[in-house]
Amino acid sequence: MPELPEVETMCRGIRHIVGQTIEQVLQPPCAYRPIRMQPSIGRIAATLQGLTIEEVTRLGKRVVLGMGDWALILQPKMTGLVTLAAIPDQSHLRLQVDFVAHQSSLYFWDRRGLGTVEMLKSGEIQQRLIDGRLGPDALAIGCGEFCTRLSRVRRPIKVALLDQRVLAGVGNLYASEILFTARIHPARQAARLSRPRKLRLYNAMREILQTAIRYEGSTLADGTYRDALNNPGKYQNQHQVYARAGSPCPRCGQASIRRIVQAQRATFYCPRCQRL
DNA sequence: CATATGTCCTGAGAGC
DNA sequence: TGCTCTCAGGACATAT
Repeated sequence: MPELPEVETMCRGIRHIVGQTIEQVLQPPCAYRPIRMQPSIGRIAATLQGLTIEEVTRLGKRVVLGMGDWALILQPKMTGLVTLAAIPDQSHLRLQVDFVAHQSSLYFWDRRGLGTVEMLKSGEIQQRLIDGRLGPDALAIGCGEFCTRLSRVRRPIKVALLDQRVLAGVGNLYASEILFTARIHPARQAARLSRPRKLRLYNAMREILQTAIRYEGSTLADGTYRDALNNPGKYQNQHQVYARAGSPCPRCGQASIRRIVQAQRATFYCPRCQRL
């Protein structure tokens, strides 16, 4: 579930490690199938030992640890956490990075194990992750570029927002919230949105994502998401439609929130406020 | 090229 | 109580 606001919160929470030097990288014993790691843990450990963290950045929904020539890219996907303390349970710990002089350790924990770890030469990030794969970041893209990109997608707007090649960072939860705020029906074709609707959508996207970052992300009922210090997010209390099917619409109070499925994912919206 | 579908994975919750 | 089934969805591979 970690989307842009949760990953941004993780990045901010672990930024203390900038300047710290890696003593060792290890794959702790894990009861489950190992997560995808590229290259092998052995090569990663041998390469990164002794390097110093120079920056922690976010690339869409990925955490990037920059160490000069090399970068370690952590992709939490559904249940992954990047944290400095208080692992929820040892059995799902997937990667551990220890820093010299016991300053601290960084943990990549992932219950479902869909997350991935990738080590790349810094110069390869552009080619391997951005060219043809990741669109501009949802908080960096300008309004004109946003409109242009949407106008090339004939799929429903909800599906377009989820496509990381169109723009990076928006996931299933925030897509529904953004469309609700913008008062746009999720099934409307992206390319056919009117100019005023595109502007409303762009502004709603920025507002929702920035507010969610301020609230440090969303921790859903399963309690999985935690920040780097094991605190839950607070934005779940602000959700207007996500996972609220059957509840009265918080805006109009007349209709009930409806749940539909688009591209195998749940979408929530108000049929009265968001007309097709 | 754009779009659609299958796959990975574990745990929570529903239903019997 | 304890079993089986379904669902949650991010990103990529593969197919149309």
